[in-house]
Amino acid sequence: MRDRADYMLKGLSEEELLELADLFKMFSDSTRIKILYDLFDGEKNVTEICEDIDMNQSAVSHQLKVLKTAKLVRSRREGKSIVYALDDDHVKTIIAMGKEHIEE
Amino acid sequence: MRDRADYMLKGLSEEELLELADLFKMFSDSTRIKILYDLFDGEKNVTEICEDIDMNQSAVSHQLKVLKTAKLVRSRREGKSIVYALDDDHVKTIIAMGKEHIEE
DNA sequence: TTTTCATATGAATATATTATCATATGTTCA
DNA sequence: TGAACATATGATAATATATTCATATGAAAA
Repeated sequence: MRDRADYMLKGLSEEELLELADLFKMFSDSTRIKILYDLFDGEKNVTEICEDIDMNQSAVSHQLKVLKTAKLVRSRREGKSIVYALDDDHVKTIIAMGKEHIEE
Repeated sequence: MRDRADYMLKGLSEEELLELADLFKMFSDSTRIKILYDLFDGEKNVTEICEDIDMNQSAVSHQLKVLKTAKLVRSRREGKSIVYALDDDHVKTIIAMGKEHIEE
């Protein structure tokens, strides 16, 4: 076994690689990626998201919480509903990268 | 529920989103991302990879198979050993995107 | 202030994923 | 040919993850 320094040589520590894996995990579930992609249009409330991606409210709420914990979306109350939006400029870039990949 | 066309409006079909999720899944596991990152250096055989990332041979072989099925790595025999290499130009780009993200 | 609407949450279940162990396969070299 | 080496693979067990169901919470409107 080599040590931690090996990772550093190329610029990423082991810890950072784990962080990266966690980031990509956010995009690796079909419900979550649909939610993120749905929010490309701009802010939407939970009901709208559910309709757009055809998933039930509870499942969507659970995943929104996961995405929020990962700081990829933010939310605010607006009257009776809660509106969500992308909270990270990289989301679109990362999905775009993946898009380029699968389109070849 | 809306239909498939909604996804198309923004350029990705539901099917493509599922493909994307599968792609990101490859980067979402710590063992796999370590393997991919290890291969940034160039070709390596299985034993070297195991040493570099400190995982046992069987686990590494299993994940190499997953990565190969996803066409992210390729392999060839070289004497007694099998050498693996990145098989996709996008791997580095995608990881680089993620890197930018976590570095902020 | 009670009812209704919108969302969140906990628990349970179902499913997927990963690592490990034992062993098989295939190659080289004595 | 057989021993040693390198890798792959199948089965199992451990763990993680997602969905569903029931219900709680909180805001608005009657």
